[in-house]
Amino acid sequence: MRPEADDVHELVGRRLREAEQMYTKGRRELVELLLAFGRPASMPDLLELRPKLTQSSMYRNMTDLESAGVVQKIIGTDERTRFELAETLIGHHHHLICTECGAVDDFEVPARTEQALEADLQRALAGTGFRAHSHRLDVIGVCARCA
Amino acid sequence: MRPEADDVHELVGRRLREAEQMYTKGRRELVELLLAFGRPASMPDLLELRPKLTQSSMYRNMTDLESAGVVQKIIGTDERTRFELAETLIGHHHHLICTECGAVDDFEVPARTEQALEADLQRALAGTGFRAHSHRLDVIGVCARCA
DNA sequence: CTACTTGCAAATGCTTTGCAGGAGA
DNA sequence: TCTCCTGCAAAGCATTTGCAAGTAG
Repeated sequence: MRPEADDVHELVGRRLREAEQMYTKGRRELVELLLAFGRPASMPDLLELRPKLTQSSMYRNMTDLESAGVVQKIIGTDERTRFELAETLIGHHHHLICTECGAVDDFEVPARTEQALEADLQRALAGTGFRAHSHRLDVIGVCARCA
Repeated sequence: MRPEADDVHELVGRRLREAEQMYTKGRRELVELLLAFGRPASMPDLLELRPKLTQSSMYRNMTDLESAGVVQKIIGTDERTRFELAETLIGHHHHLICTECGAVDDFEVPARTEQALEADLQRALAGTGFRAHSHRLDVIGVCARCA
């Protein structure tokens, strides 16, 4: 799922409006960077692409975008947090996490697998009192570049 | 899978010896704490239980235990890293992550589900060049206590 | 005796916050 | 004008490292 930039911006604008926030230049730039990056990006990743941006504003804007449901935090195996556009924008998917370089990439599994997994999880959690909201399925290993 | 403490200590001792490291008092205490905790514990969790322990030594020992294959890092949704005994000691399982309090709990799915999942992942990754080493399946939601 | 571990303190690195100035509605 | 956003600097936190002293083998 590789959405058109224009569509994304329009949708993001709408979400921010719903959250009573503005779609400012700084926020638009973050969305563009994430869209271009194509996989979860850490703050250092983004700062390398746009050294002019201010860290604190980026963090603040990322937080705002997150609470508006536009981006989501991804936590890999190293400590730096990564961000990517929300699944409602780029589709449900999972992550390949490289233990060597820490890079995170996206991948998808067939819908059938996804459904079977959901059903199995629901069954496994019945009676635990835990209210499942979503799941996270990551594959840990070594990426093609590091192998 | 709730192993006997004695068995665990013996196995841990063996693993450390294989890694040419000693099973010192500090390391033994960490293993005991993790065993007692029963779910992934953050450093603050452990320090609360044993305020006398030194942070730096705990971190160092945890790192050593990790490279000896005795404990493994768990990364939840908040930034603090959590640790638990390796799956080779307490069995393969998954995590319930509470978005409210950050607590992480263990749960298991039927072996059949696990196998189907493995097969599906293998199929989905064929030809990507990514060398899968393990997977991570977490359920994100709200725990019984916070609900 | 020698190597490894410990404890304390200082340093790192990512992330957050305070505050004054600036831009948009 | 009033509110929200930005930039800069300082603060926070979990984690790491340097170094001298302690301890096991």
